[in-house]
Amino acid sequence: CSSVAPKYVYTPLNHLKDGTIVNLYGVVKFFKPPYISKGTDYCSVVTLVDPSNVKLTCSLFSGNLDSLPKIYKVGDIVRFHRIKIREYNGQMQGITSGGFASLTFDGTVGAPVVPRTSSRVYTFMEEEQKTVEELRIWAASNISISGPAAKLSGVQPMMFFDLTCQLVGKAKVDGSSFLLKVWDGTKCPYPTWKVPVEAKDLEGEKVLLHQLRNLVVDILVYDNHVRLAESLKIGSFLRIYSIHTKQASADNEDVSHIEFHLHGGTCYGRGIGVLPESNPDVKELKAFLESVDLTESQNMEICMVLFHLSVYCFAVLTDHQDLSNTELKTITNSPAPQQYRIRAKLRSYKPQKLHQSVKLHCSKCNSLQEVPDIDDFDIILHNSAGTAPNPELHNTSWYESVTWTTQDQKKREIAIHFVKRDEMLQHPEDTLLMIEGGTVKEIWKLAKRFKCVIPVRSTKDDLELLDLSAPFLLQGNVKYYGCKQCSTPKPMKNLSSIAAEQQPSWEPTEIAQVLGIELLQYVFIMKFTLVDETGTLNAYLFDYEKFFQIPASEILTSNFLQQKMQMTMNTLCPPGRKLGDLPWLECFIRSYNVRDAMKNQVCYQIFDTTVADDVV
DNA sequence: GTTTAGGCTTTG
Repeated sequence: CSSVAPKYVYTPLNHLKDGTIVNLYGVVKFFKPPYISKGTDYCSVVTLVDPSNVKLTCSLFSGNLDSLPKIYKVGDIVRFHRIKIREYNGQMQGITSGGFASLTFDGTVGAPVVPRTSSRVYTFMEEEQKTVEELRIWAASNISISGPAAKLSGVQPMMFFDLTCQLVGKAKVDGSSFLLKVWDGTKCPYPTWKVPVEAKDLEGEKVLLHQLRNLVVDILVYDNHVRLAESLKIGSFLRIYSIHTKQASADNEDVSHIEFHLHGGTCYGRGIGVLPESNPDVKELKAFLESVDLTESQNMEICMVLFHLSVYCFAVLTDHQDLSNTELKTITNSPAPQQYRIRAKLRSYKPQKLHQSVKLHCSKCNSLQEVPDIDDFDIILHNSAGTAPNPELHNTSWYESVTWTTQDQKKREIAIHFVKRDEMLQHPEDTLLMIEGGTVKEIWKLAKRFKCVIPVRSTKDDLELLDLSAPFLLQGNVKYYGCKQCSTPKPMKNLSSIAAEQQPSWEPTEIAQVLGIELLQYVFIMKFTLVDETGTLNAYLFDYEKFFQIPASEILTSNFLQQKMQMTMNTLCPPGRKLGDLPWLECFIRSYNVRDAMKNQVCYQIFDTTVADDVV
């Protein structure tokens, strides 16, 4: 007896006869992924169609899940051996018989023809390959394979869809329902419900579940799906068929959320399929999941890097064209207040050290103060480091906290609170963070990498700002201060209202406002001594940014801007020149009265004047 | 040896 492979004969679906056992090919038009039947076996119902355009629905049973056809989507192609044909309700029906075996192929034209099977031995040769390829081409124009697939990012409040995803957690809920926690790397655009379960009932990597909590959705599966769901392995890739999204709201919620249900029963192919890692959709999903930017870990990483570093190394143009020039003598002889246009020379100015011209101004109480020394900030930070971060204030609805202890001898406790938007952490360049226990150097570095940094300390029930001699906010190179007189610091949680905005811009003025801080403005204050043929006049420059085209807030931390300002002054008032050789300036001044107890004095201020770009 | 389901319109 020779061991030649038997020659199989395949019956077209329009030639099936009651009571026969046949071999056949078909394209999957509909299927129910294997589920636990009410009997002793798994069951899978598969409807096939072939170029004869006859449909055949098969009920396939097996005690062994693996020996049922591995169908993943409509359009897959199957080859059944030894399937029994019976007539039922006037139609042919296929049913497993002894020795049933199946091969399944991806139905995509051009995809490799690789059979999915549990049989160790099967015949598959050139002729079979040709049959599969022909069926693929036929199916391509005769079967609609556009299933109701969706990504979590594409779900709507009321739909049924198939989800390809990874299982990251599961939990018992009650006898008739079971919870699956899954993700596909995209974010559901609606708030999603969280099914309350006992911590001890939740299976899955806790750290991962926490990390992914904004991307994971809870799917509640019912009745006949429960037993299969229980048997699923964490980490496995699933396709869950015909998930129902439902909009609902709980009593304690202001906004409605989306619920994901896999209802009981199997109509519409409702069920759960486990996909192997070799599945092309799984390969694609895996690659995507690996690329998902977990901003949280990114933020954390940047902080770690920064902290490790610090541990281990230790002619003047004008508006107002209607005004004509006025001689200085006329101005000094006239009562205030008035506005003038003048043509004069800048004989001298104060302060000579330009950085000394920068002050902080409160527009509410009109006070001026020196910019605090950086050492003051260091002292304040040092003093507040005595207050340990309060763990009860960590991880609230609007920020995410990380803490650690520095590795140096000081063993400082550091807590960083990243403000979230819409439950999600943002990219570092958009993130506002609050820090406890940092040094000036560390805070400075953080301010360069993150949108804003606010140094805080813990109290019993909230985070609070430090002493207002310290900057209450750092953004890039700029330190923002509040007026001690006019500020009434409010709880840090007021920031959450900004965090809830569509796209928080984190403007210092807005932050200051919600925190009850009267923001101090950086200004240049200078005294210009102006002369013309008729006399001399001292005029003050009070300028935020217009005169030099340099923001006063940035000059202290920029050598480049300091040089630019020095060059401007050297052009307006070249050192070592005789008066006659100085350039003429045109600018606007206004006179005003300053009264004190003794006398009334008239002062002059430069206004609405900008040094032209071509002057420098 | 038998039963399971028999897709057909889902919803807790």
